[in-house]
Amino acid sequence: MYQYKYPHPALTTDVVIFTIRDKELKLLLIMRGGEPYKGKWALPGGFVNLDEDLETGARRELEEETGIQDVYLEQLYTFGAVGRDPRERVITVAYYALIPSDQIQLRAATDAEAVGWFSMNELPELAFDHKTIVEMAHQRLTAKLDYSTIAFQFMSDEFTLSELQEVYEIILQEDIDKRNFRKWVLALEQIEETGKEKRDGPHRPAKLYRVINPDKVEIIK
Amino acid sequence: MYQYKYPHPALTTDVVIFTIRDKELKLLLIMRGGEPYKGKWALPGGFVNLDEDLETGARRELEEETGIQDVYLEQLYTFGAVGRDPRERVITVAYYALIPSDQIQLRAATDAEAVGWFSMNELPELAFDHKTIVEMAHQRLTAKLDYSTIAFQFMSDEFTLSELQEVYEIILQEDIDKRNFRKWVLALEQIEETGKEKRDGPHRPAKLYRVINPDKVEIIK
DNA sequence: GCAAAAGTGTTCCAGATACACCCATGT
DNA sequence: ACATGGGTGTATCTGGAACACTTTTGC
Repeated sequence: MYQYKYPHPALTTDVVIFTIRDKELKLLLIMRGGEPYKGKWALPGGFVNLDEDLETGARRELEEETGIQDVYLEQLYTFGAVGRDPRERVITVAYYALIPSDQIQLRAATDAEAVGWFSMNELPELAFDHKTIVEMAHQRLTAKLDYSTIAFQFMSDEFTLSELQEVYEIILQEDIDKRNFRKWVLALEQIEETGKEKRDGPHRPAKLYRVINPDKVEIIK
Repeated sequence: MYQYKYPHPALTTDVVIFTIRDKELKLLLIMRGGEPYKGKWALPGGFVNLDEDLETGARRELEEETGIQDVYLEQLYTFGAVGRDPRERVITVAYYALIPSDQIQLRAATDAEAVGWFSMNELPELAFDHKTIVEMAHQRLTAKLDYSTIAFQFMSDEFTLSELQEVYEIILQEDIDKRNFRKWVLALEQIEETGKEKRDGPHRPAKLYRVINPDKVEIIK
């Protein structure tokens, strides 16, 4: 038992994990194995240890529940409405993460908990206030496309310009002109040719590019 | 005494309060009356009651400690590094607030605690990690000038275009062309003439304007 | 009449948009 | 040879930046 002179809330992190797959923006959810909301889908996350930082806790939970590591993680917002958890007062610091479409190496479902990717267009009912969290993360992601290089976080080590353009088209839900997109993205000077090519069909091979500074999301104007 | 099966952190809110005064961006600080950091300047804020929402708690603490009410308040970031408070693990949800330069009606210093406005250029040493919080709030404010109408929150009910321009110049620390500024701000269609004029010296009177929707910060492109 | 801040238009430049054809390959 | 996606340039539009003089008032 832990005792305090004043009441303390519980503290959790939740992580909204996006990827691009099957030409759709997808979200990773976990089916809850226990009460409350047993059998409902929820964001991965859990209680923060008191000897670890918030982001450390978020990364640990993410790794434990999904096997995902080394991702771009950004704090989204802190949700702490009274009553958002029926058991006790729980404050959750929400993060969001983007992972490359091919880096999907999900941990085998550990303790009979199901894990699944869901299209943003057909989300199931979610536990707690996770719908609100997901909506805010989605909005943030969309907004950041316009003024940062955040979308590069969806790319593998090497990618073609068409693949990159497709990511933008999927998130923004609109077609982009190929020549204008290439002019724009190359002018950012954030990606460079690898010198290699990708051949995957009866057509001209595509040049492969890499992100020059993959660990940093640049703010662009 | 409050008992929990698992360890819980303490939860506070801190508020970064900006205003414009004497042609400078100013910050409201409170001198700490108790340990730790006794005698150091710190952000207003305090512990969140478990039956109140986070923003409600922030507003309550702000009102109690400074008398300031009805301000634009926005969640900034949540700080929770291990060891940021020497007593126990404390998570703080930081907010920032902007108040009109004339609405400064500070509560008389209640319990021997001093309250003061400080220029952003000459901040004293701050308690805890409050310097980091202030820096992030300042950065956020500056960034938001570019793509939102957040600066209107600094204005009184009625103001002149020169006064509004001065606010931008103070925050951005650069001169702005008068004609371009007026063209830009009027094109936003977020302010309107009141029909009244302000006369305050040996020169042509200035038209007074008001914000059309003062409670909403618009995102602009 | 003079000092002081308010108010007002046009030109220029850069970055975004619209738009269509040739290239390299696998089968 | 043909089907498929990769790759490229120019003209136009639009919003931002630069820039100087007249107006109205108080003293």
